[in-house]
Amino acid sequence: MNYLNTLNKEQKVAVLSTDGPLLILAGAGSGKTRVLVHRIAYLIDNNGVSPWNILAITFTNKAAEEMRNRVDKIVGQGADSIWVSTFHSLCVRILRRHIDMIGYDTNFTIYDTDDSKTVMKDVMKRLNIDSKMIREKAALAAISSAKDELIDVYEFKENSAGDYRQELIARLYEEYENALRKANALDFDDLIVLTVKLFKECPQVLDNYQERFRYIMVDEYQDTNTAQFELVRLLADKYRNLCVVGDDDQSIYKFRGANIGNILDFEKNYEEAKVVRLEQNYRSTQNILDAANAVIANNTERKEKSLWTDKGAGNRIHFKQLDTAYEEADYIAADIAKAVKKGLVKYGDCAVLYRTNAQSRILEEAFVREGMPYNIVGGVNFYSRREIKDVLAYLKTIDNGVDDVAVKRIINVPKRGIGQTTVAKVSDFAAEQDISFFEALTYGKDIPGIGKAALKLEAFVNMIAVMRSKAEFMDVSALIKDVLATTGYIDELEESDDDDAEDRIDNIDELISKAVSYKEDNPEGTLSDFLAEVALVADIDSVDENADMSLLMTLHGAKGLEFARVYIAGAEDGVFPGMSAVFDEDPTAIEEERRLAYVGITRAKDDLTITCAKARMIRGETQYNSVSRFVKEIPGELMDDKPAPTRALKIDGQELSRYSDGSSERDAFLSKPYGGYSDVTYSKPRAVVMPKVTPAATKPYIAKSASPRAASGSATAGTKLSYGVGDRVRHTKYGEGTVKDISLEPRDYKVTVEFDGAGQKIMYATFAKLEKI
DNA sequence: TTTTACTTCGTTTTT
DNA sequence: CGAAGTAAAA
Repeated sequence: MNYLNTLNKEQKVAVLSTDGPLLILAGAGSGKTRVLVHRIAYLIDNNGVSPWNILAITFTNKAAEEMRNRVDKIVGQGADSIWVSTFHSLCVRILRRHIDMIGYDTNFTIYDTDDSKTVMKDVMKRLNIDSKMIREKAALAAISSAKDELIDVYEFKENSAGDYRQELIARLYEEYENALRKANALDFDDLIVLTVKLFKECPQVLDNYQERFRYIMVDEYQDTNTAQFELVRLLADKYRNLCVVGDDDQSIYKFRGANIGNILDFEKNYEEAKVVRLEQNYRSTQNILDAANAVIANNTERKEKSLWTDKGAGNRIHFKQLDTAYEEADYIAADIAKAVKKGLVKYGDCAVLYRTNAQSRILEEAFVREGMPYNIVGGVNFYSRREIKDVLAYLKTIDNGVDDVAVKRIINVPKRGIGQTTVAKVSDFAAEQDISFFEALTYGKDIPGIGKAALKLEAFVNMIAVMRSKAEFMDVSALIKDVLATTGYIDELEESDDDDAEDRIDNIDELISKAVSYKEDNPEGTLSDFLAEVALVADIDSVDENADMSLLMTLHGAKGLEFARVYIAGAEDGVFPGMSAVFDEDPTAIEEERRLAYVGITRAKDDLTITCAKARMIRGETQYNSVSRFVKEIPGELMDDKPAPTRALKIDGQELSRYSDGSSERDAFLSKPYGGYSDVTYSKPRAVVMPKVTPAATKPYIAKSASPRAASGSATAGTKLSYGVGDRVRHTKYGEGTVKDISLEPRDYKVTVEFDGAGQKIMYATFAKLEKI
């Protein structure tokens, strides 16, 4: 077993503890994947376990793929019979085989969050519940957490008796379930819930899988919810060879139902469990680990542990407070550019992490300005894009005609004159006859009040019927091409004045490529399989690590990843930790955010920079936030770049902005060292009014020095624009046009131009490079 | 039926 | 500030 020599003492113990329940508490960067992979190899080589009997579960496809690759390398013979899978795809595979035993059809479709929302809207309309009484999102969130806790409609109803709002949700839950059932569709939660249900109702099926999966490993165990816990418990119940790996300090998915108790109480649930702690970190420098340890030490509910490394202290942690979020983004982009120029790192070694996706835009703009290669992870998933969802909806309609959401989505896309009134009539008819929407369509002129729309319905039904017959022998990519050709989808896009038409067409091409490579990887894969796979793809899964691009993503998205150089942006109370946590009376809310900080800090291998801004626009309002409490929890001696003394944001002796109530509290606030840095108290930022800066003269328009940066001490004078409202200008891409409006943004002029060819565009003067004609 | 102009509303985090 | 939803016009 020469590969055991590469492991440290604790790692070895973990690998050698092959039988019975095992909890591996693996601190960040402690080589847990390594341990898991070696453990699998050891089970096979040493204990003679058949690869067939091993199951490894992860949360993301990316993690599964990485483990798969590493297992393949070390195991060799028979590696492909090991199941390495995410929770969700594991369940899909099981359900596709057996879901008919609990009354579903095996070609079920999977609804994503968007689809669920559509269903919920429909349900609320049918039940005459106004969205003001309860938002769809809130109802869905409540239902989702119920499912995470394995609470079915019946139990939910019992629990809600007497509480008006809960009773309301109970009714929605019931109808939502009915709608999904009718559509032969499962949502994400159902995949887990129904697998558990299947196992409980069909002991012989469970037994079958228990025999199959004699050795089970679960990664990121701290993120499991009750349903997932139960699933694992059932599977492992017979042989009890369950190895879970996790770090309670990295539990950051409470909002998704993750139950930190699963890992904290593992030894209670499995009394014979062995526990191994991995505390030696192979990723980061000691300074970074000290910072992470210091921050997380402020949490109460945790298993005590402390990361250490034999790497040196390394660089100090950099901290920088900028005046505005705009400057913060600028600073980060420029700092990366500088480091790359110096030859310290490549772009691909750098990541910028933030709390909310909303922060990505401003950072992206900075990267564009600097002309740096970057990739944003998260935000809109590829498969959530409109054009992709449209095409997929065609495939779903072909595959599973009772999927009402899919059919309704594409019945008038591209436009074929079937409007909402017609759709409503068909819907009513379907409800009355208790048939699916698509089946109702086939009734054509028998639908009351349908009029001459019947012909259009008939044409649509025929088109789908033809596609269905083609689906029998075509593979997915050919089918997509056929859909595009017969519907004229691409043509409509090309003719539309949609600015993103080109991108959309590119995306569709991308989808076709994915279908082709799916076929290569899964020659036996059906259309249902393809659609299921596609539904379970997360954004992080498609990140190309070999491309030399800096990554921009949320702190959540960064879990499990590492980068030589990490930036944490927006380290402000109110942003990170977020508002809702700051004002939550439950202290565990802040603890969850703190774990997120811990995750963020421990992503960095060599160099960590934390930044924040004094002023930031959120929802069109400027907020003044103090430095994040988490930054204050990092011992000062670990940091350099102490923030410069705060200057008030003033222009020509005049305040740029003030509180709406006219108080000068902000002055006091800003004059504290580090903008409130030393002060622990926090008050809810108040709305402030930015005075409108209206250009006094139009032509020629010469700006006054008014940008916050210019005002805050640097020497840059105001920018001059060579044109004004009404002038004719030329743009490199859009050609000639007339300036309609100019307004002053915090840092730049926003110019509205009516282009002769391209229509009206709004752009920033600095990078539009407009030329007066 | 479809396009447009206006109002409202909201932010964590995601498989 | 945007997106998304609603009301009115074409």
